[in-house]
Amino acid sequence: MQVERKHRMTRQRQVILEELRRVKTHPTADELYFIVRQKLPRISLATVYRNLDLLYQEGKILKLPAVDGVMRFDGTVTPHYHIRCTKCGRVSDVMLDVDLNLERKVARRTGYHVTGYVLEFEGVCPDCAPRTEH
Amino acid sequence: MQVERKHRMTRQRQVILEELRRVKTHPTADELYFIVRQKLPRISLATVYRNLDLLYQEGKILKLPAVDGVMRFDGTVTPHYHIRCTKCGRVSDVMLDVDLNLERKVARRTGYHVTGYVLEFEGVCPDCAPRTEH
DNA sequence: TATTGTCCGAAAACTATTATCAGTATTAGT
DNA sequence: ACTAATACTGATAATAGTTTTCGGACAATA
Repeated sequence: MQVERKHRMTRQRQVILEELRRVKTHPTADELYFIVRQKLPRISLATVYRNLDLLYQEGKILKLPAVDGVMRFDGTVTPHYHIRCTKCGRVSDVMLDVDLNLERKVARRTGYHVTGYVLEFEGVCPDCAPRTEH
Repeated sequence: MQVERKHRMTRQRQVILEELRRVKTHPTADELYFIVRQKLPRISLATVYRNLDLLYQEGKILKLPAVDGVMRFDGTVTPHYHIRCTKCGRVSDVMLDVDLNLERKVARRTGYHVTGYVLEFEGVCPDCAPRTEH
């Protein structure tokens, strides 16, 4: 059985959560590190990683699947999808309630016990889209 | 403008492609490295990485999104989905023709030029599933 | 079969993330 | 408030996966 751990509300954890909730981007640990350092200049990158993982365990933030190899974090926990720009890597929210309802079909086909799925859109964001004329 | 590169068909590239197509798993670069070394004992891991990337550029193989942090490769390029075991990490094919047809809707919502999506299922594979009784 | 330049193997470099550790600071209990 | 227990921090080292570098090798072309 899992031992109950008691978490403390440190200044670092507090600021990390606040800043992640404030920004509308979906920053990497490193990006958030630079944001948080404006308020806590002495914070360590390891502390950012540690707290992001802990906040994730607590269900207070989301971890986006590292589709391109780097992990991103999201302070909004209400269900929504994401779209990633293949040019600059930025991630935007997609408010769209789609219930795929494919779990049962996939389970039948594969023999797996299906627990969920990762759905992320890809495209080119408005900033990266080339102008119509040169 | 991109300069056209001409690729050579080296023994290494040939074996890498053959072996990737032969196995039904979706190996990581490292796993494929060990497989290929049975035929080419002197091959380098860097060569495996280089060729996998090159074959991907040519559209001869697929790169699976590194959802759990490691890249996996697929020698089957006909469209299909994947399901990943959250316990052991193995990836299986899901033969399922679903046309989500969400691109237009997502484009309207986000302003992105939508080029595609990543859909990958998660679950527990039969081998990792706990027995019904102990 | 000579020339060209892509490709190879070995090793170093790089990037993202996690682990280690001694000292710090939050929390619970007086 | 004061104190004790211990979760947490910053700094740094370690790890894992992948990419780059570089001199020599070899496939393609004429």
